[in-house]
Amino acid sequence: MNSYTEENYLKSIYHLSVPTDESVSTNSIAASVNTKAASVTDMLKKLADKKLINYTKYQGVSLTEEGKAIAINIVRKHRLWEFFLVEKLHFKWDEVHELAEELEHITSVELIDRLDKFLGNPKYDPHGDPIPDSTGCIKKDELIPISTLQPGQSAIIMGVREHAPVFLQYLEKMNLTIGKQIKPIEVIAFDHSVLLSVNNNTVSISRDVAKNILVTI
Amino acid sequence: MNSYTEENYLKSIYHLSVPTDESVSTNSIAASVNTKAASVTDMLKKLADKKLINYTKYQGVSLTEEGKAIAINIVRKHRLWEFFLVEKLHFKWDEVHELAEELEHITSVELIDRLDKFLGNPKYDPHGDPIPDSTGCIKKDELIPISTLQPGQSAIIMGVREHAPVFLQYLEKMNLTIGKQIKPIEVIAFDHSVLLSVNNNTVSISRDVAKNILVTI
DNA sequence: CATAAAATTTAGGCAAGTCTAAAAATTTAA
DNA sequence: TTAAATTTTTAGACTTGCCTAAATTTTATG
Ligand SMILES: [Mn+2]
Ligand SMILES: [Mn+2]
Ligand SMILES: [Mn+2]
Ligand SMILES: [Mn+2]
Repeated sequence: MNSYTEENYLKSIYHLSVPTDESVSTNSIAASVNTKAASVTDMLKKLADKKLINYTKYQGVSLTEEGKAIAINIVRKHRLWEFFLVEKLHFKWDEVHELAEELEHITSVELIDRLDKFLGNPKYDPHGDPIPDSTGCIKKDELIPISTLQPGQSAIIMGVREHAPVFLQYLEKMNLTIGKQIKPIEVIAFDHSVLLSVNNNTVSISRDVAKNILVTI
Repeated sequence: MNSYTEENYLKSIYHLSVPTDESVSTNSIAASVNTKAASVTDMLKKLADKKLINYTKYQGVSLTEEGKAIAINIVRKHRLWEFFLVEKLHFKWDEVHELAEELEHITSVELIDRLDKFLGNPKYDPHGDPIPDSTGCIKKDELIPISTLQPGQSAIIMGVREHAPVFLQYLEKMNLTIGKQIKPIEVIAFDHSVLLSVNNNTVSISRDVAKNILVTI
């Protein structure tokens, strides 16, 4: 069995490696798990001994197949619990992440499979992230950030790249939630902020916000 | 905040002190949390420093008001999760205890209050144990073991004293589950085993079993 | 009451995970 | 292509929780 701490390291390495598919640096892991680089090095040795990561000193790390499977399973648990918290307990989408960080470490496989079934085998969590199935398969859709849309090109919000509560609360307030149809009207040359229409209203969002909202055309 | 381990010690001290309301010995705690007496002594010092227990060397311990409140809250979480697992995820009553041992340490108060509401504010867990409310109040009914019934005195099964899976599975097989009406027919003088009728059948249970099934008349 | 037995505590250590400071390797840039 | 900056690793230490063995206290018994 792996400790709570080991699981968090594996999950962080997974999340850090997904976007680029390159090896992950000690410092980036340290930032992600909120420790110091020296502590990360200690843990990397341990995970390498357990054959959960590929590690050569100074060269960064990647997950082995086994390590990746463990990481994906934790992501599965995290997202299913988030779905549960929002759908059944009526938490808001900005309130569930921290709770899921705890719940994702509950060990029983039987529990999570039953939870999955109880929830109706949901495919996406409250932030639009895909929920891996029990075999570790993850559906990946081609989502693009609003910042890459052309003016006039309407699209539907499918997810977010940033999960910070303040960001999610802001989206809620602007009515920019999952499932909403939006259409960029104009990109302001000065600061690249985006004017877009949602629900027949025109709203303006910064480039930074536009980059963190994912849509499908 | 208290660690997972500290919570388990407090819970054990609570469960050990309830029946007799006397101070609890180091050895009994060691047996209950599955460690050695020396480790218990270490922890008792720590809990005493935190003013969660009253501790004088060699004299056993009792919970302070604060310690008791923490313990009861863990019991509340344990029993609510057990209820959830049985009612919503359809686990059997002999399968939920170990899982609840993990879930009871999830920290959020908001989570547990919402879970309570989602479940319809249940009053008893799947083993008939009362679920403390959010203020720490515990309903206590006068339940008596089958072994104290007179022959002919019919009663309803309301709980069990023993939670071991093998015991619960046995009761399930014998149809001696919560809510069932039973009537002792005869106590066998030789070994104090009890003949009783359930569902128009006559079954025989040992004295030991009879002592661990709680009923109300 | 004195001694034997049992329970409890102390002493000294170990493993996991973290930290700071210092050393080593790698990367960047002059 | 060498020096400086950055990143990573090592060294040494701390905390939590656990252990065994030995010492101490309490309790039981003749
Ligand atoms: Mn999350
Ligand atoms: Mn999510
Ligand atoms: Mn239980
Ligand atoms: Mn129970």
